[in-house]
Amino acid sequence: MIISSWNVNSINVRLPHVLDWLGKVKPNVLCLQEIKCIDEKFPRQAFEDAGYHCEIFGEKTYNGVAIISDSKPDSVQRGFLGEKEPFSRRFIEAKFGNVSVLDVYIPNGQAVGSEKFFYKLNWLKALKNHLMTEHSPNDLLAICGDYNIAPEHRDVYDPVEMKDQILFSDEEKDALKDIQNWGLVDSFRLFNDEAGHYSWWDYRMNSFRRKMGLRIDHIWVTESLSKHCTQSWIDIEPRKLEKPSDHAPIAARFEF
DNA sequence: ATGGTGGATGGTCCA
Repeated sequence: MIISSWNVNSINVRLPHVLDWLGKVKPNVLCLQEIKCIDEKFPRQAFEDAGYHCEIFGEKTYNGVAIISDSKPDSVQRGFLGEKEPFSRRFIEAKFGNVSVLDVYIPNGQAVGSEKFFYKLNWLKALKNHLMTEHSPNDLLAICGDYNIAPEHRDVYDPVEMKDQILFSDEEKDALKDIQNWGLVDSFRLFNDEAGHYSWWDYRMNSFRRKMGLRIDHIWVTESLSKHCTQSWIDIEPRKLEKPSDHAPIAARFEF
């Protein structure tokens, strides 16, 4: 089973890249973030023609998540329980057999100390609360998505320049560590200890060509699911195409 | 030097 994730920065602009990638990698599940459209404008038919099922939680202009899968999930939850409108659509979860797949688009946070920064920290608390109330660390569970946090020094191109900056501040990393301590492991780090592997590069300043990136997209899994994980990787090829997303897709393979 | 690029939108907001 391959579970994957991609912040596409508009599903309608990125549709050709996503369909091409699905055909090449053939993941069983693809979690999308930043689809940037309401459910009615999601290109559902194109995915169904490719043999995939769509569970969409979109909104106009901003955010929006969706779970694409080769089999219909047994259950789906949109947003956190008890969350009241208006809220940004950044969370959708689907269960496939006994495997729970959580698709997250963690807020960017704009700048350390800003209003959006505290919104981000609060959102992380809500995610932790969701795990504590709706799941057990013994579940077969994966959290896939754009975390908008680089967990360690080796995940950023320049730890000195990034120190105390958004996406790498101690407060963000501590909040994420708190979630990790619930019982999660970073699937990518099960197989690769090297620095210099990134999943996002700013569109500006030729960041991709200059290898100035961050590893902020992740598939974190519970201990029990990690025992089935045989591969976890970042596919930077789509980032090289014309009109790319600023994020690369990531994927992990599980054998049961 | 607070720049720059891209997406949705239709003037700016967001990343």
